[in-house]
Amino acid sequence: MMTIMNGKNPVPTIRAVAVEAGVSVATVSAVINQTRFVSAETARRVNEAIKRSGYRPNRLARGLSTRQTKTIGIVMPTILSPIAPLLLKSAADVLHEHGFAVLFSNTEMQATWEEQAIELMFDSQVDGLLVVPASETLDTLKLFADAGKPVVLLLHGLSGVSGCDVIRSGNFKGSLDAVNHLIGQGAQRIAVLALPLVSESEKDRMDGFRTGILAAGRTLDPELIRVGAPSESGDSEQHGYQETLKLMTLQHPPDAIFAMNQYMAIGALSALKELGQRIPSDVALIGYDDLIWTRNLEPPLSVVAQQVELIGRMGAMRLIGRLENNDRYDTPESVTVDTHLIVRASSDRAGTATG
Amino acid sequence: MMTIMNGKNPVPTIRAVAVEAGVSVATVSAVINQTRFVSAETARRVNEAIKRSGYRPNRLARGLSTRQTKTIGIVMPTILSPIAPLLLKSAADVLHEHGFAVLFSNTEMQATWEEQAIELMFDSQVDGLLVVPASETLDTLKLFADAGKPVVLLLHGLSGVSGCDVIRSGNFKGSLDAVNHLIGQGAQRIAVLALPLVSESEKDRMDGFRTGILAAGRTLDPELIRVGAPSESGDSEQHGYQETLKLMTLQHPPDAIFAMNQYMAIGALSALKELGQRIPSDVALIGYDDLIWTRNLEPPLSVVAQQVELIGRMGAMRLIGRLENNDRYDTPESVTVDTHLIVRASSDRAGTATG
DNA sequence: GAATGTGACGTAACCGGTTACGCAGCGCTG
DNA sequence: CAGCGCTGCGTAACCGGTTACGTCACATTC
Repeated sequence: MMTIMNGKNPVPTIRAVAVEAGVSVATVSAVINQTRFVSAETARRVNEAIKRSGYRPNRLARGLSTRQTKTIGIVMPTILSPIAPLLLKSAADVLHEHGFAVLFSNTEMQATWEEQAIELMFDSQVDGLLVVPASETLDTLKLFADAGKPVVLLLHGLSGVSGCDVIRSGNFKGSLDAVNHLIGQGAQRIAVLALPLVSESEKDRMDGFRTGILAAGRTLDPELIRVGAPSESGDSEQHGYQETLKLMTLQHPPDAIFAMNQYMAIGALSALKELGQRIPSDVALIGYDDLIWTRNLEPPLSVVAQQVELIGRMGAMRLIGRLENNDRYDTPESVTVDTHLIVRASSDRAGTATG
Repeated sequence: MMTIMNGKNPVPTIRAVAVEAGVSVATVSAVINQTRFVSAETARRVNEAIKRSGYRPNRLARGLSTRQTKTIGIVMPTILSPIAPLLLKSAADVLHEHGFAVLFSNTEMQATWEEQAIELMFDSQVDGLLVVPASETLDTLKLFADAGKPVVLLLHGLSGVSGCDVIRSGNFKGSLDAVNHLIGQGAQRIAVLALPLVSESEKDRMDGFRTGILAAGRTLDPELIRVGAPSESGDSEQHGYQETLKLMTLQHPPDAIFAMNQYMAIGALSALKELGQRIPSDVALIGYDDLIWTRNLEPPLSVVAQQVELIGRMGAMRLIGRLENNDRYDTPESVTVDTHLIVRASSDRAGTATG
């Protein structure tokens, strides 16, 4: 049974340990960090003193004097997005393996908050930063640039900001693949439930869609392009539902729908079922991001799957690379991680998908 | 266009600002922290110097001398659980509002990792700790107890550890409500897809189930109690599926199934459909935790919903209360947050649920 | 045996803040 | 006008580590 002691005997410092072991602080520091040779006997005494006193080095003090904290900051617009937890986990795992602590900030899509979070990270002297940008630009990143500290952007880049690595998701090709697949399934009129074009990701998805349509020698019908609510608004599903209802009452309704996020896909699904449309024979449906439950829908949903885990790991690795190799003066690198098209029953008119 | 400067002119310190403004460091510190009176004119000069130099106080240095970092640690067994992101978000939001930074650690259910994470938080001098325990006990929390730093446990307590506040989830009553509801719907043989009894939560859920059955004057049929895989194993859904298949081939199969996590509920759903069972008329089904997509299943799933967001907020508030009121010597408090039973079509034989 | 080298460790400055204490100048009182 | 208190601010110690530099004892060399 453990009870609160009110900190009777204060936390031991390195000086206390030095006294205990009858050596100097330099020696204690040396045995802890293996930073210079210490005789076996002395080392033994020091280690014993450490054990006895329960001494634990203060990371603040260490960080202050070494100017590195072994801490990196992760800034995300919202942890409630379906892919955010995996992104956070995969990055955090890699960082943990390499001995880094994680300062986390969930900025709830607020631009000022996002800037504040980055300032907070800077003030906390993090060694580097992992950011999933929500705003179009982030002036505060200049703090890191000036300090020569590495920043890696995840999922998409940021206009007006160079000097950061970017691990992008292949949204352009993802959308393109989706369109081509639908065309391959015989779709004649493909509608899209798009997202407001705030970040590079949404623009890329839209560009991919356009390119796919035009490359097939078709024209873009404005009626078939519907802009919904962002995933984080909570209205996304409702929008998908409403827009789908409208789409299906057009004079020439679509025979395929590409939803650029999962919530809108669900909304569309509800609407189509309610209208008695058969999926995929009347209307084929494809969504974005492969979540656990997409294959449990009726019918299982085809999706464009981002390799979220890989992106998280790569971002963390890149950051650690910059830190450890000190190659922070290189030109920044940009990587694009491909998406995968996962075909399930919702878009598979041949009925060959394995689900 | 921003480029890396390699930190040419070093980050300004408080001393540099003091020189700039022609005052002492004490005065600069005073105007920043409003800690003593400074004449308007002097304050103006200081603020100008701060602005000009782009000075930002170093949180490490501040933390070192004040012994508080305005940082709190959050330790979770896995951010990939369906309720973890909301728990993290709600706690982090409250902390952010009160000016705290968040050190985050995802321990992947590993006991040693969990202890390490807590040590890391301690070494980082966090002011307090928010923990969702995975292990049965956590010796490392003694570090915080000895230092007089508050710790709040989330979702469930920890055996052998007193001195921490606990914000519990009302799992006992949650299960009890579920059972009573199923009985009220006329269920005669209620099966349970249970979880390994590792933490208090699972034990409470199981106890609630037992109590409900016995209170109705029935007996517990061991055949109807199936222990599945933990949510985090990734096999949970598969287990739910398999165990449901087995359940339905019993001589006396159940007419209701209570799944103690959402994944098993989905597995059960798949199995029941595959067997051509009608839900809820042949078999009623109820799950745990109200996720976004539970109502998009066929049929929409009844669930026991934990008030995850409330638990997160309360935990953070409690921690901040301890910190700000300095009432850390109180006896620890334990709160239990009720669950809500959400009845949807999967268990509603009267067909009155609103979905 | 003096000079030089080397192995093992100690001293004290430093990182960048906060703050206890001190001090000068002024107005006021008796 | 000596003495007192108050106002506004500076000096330097301190938080707990790291590390450049110094020192001492002993071995080696010629």
